[in-house]
Amino acid sequence: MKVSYVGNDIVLDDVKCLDLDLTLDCGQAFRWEKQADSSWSGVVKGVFLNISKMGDTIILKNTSKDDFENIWIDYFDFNKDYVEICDTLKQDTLLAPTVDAYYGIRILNQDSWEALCSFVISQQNNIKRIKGIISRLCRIYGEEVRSGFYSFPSAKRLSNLTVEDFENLGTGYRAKYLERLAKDVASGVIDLEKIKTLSLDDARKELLNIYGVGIKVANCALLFGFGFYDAFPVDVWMKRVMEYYPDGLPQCFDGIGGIAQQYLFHWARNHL
DNA sequence: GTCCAGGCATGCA
DNA sequence: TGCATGCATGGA
Repeated sequence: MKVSYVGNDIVLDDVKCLDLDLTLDCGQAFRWEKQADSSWSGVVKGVFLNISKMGDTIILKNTSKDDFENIWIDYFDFNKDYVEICDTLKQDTLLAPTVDAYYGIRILNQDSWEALCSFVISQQNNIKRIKGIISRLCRIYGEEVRSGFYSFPSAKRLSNLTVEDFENLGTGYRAKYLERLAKDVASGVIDLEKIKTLSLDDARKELLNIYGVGIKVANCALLFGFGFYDAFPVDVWMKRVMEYYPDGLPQCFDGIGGIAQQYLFHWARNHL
């Protein structure tokens, strides 16, 4: 990958295995918005970005070298060799055609607080409605960092909300989970940074102690917000996929099961 | 009207 | 330990 700084834009040449449409709209992140020109706009860690792709060239608009190095390289995982990862996953003959069909899905390294909060909201819910709830949450309690684009509100900000405030966002029975989660993260009772330093099993145990977090939400948070590529979330769609793996997951998934999972999840939602 | 969605807490055996 | 049940909401 070659990086060029052109005015306030950053141009990345020779980026392999990154499909923005698939990656930004496959149910792992809920806040990216596709623009009329087919580019994508969003806010991560309070910073706005517009990103587009032409061939193997990625263009990040109106950003800076600092933000690129501090946020976007990690978020889009530009330094990870997804070509090699996909080649490894394709050793599984069942997954191989799915990797080809949806080539370019990456796991985004999201902010851990946003990911945890988002996947508590996601439980027993559909993606369209999850997006609506999170959009309202950010519009009302986030900060407008650009016209029409808002930051994800901090735990500290949300720790002032009541259960009723969360219910008014349409979160339903999850409101009580969110109310306690915000207070516990804000107070430090839950330490998300510390969880990142633990082993996968220990990190999962910590998350499972949280009110409203079960095995599915924990694994989603670990995969999408805590950098655990081997976390393997199983929801109603993945339960259907697992019938194709009666003998367990193949060895080539080791260490990157979460990435395989995202291809399978996408396939299931489109075919089952 | 019924069913379902990136499930979980709770009570009970 | 495993299983049944209730839970909010809105789209299909």
